[in-house]
Amino acid sequence: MPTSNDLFIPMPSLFSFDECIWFLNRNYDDCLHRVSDGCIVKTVAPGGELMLVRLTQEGAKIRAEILHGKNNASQKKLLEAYIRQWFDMSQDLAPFYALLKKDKTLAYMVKEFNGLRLVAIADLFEALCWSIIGQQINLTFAYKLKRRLVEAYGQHVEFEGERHYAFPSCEVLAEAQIDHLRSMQFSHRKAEYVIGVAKAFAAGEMSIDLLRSLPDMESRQKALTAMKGIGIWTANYVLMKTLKDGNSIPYGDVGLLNALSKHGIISERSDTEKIDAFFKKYKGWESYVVFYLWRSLAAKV
DNA sequence: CTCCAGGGCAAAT
DNA sequence: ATTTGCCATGGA
Repeated sequence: MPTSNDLFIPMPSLFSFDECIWFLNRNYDDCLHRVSDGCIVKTVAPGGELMLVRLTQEGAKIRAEILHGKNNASQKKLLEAYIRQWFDMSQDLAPFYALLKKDKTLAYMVKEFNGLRLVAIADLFEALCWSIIGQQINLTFAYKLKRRLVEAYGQHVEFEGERHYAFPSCEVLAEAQIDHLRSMQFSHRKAEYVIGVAKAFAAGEMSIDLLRSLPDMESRQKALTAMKGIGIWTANYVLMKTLKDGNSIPYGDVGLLNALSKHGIISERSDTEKIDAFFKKYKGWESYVVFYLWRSLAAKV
């Protein structure tokens, strides 16, 4: 009997595949996945094995087709775990929605963004590089920089005449030259930071397991910010996007402040008291409120 | 032309 | 301890 290339993952309650797709699509040109009517194609590397998968929704399940790569049972198991983490499928959103409903200003989000999950960047190294690239520049330009980096250093899978890229490994980027990144319009600093972080990963000085082994959020933040180019914003961003720490807040984030002021929660960007008071209402769900606030900044397509 | 983008660092107060 | 100048570029 031939092995099937399909994997079906049942969707949890309060889950919307369309909302997750919407987030991945937004208005930006992301080189690490393609979205076209209800379908996502992306390279992934669960367990270090490069694959190309296509995700669609079929009834109450997500169908993952393996377009390239191993399709044996153990690899499928890794792929399923990857997808469940990617879309935060193991989380029960009911408690979060209960908190939102108590908040007059944000209660509309339960209906408006129903089933939106905190979409992850599964790989810590990629998440760190991406946040360094995105620091202080507009996202359109940030995605351009990422594309140049990925197409220069990343592996790709060819499928139906198109190249699907994976984010470069730390070993490859550790050998990259600053001048080369400069020619891609990275600033000198950003080039240094990305290569420096790559070297730390390649040398085994930083890894997701290392972070997970640390007892609390503070020590994780400390370990991350010890690297050049990683400040508190970036540390919190990756703790939220990769480690799925429920209570990490990217303080000072421009988008967050804009969303808070747009909802009339703060009037001054420096009003830390009001910000603290706001997040107090969302203990344990701080990351999710931030994610939903970011979501609220973009018009629904 | 000016200002600001999903900040962080190092030098100067 | 807190503030300031700088980075690189594109879009509003």
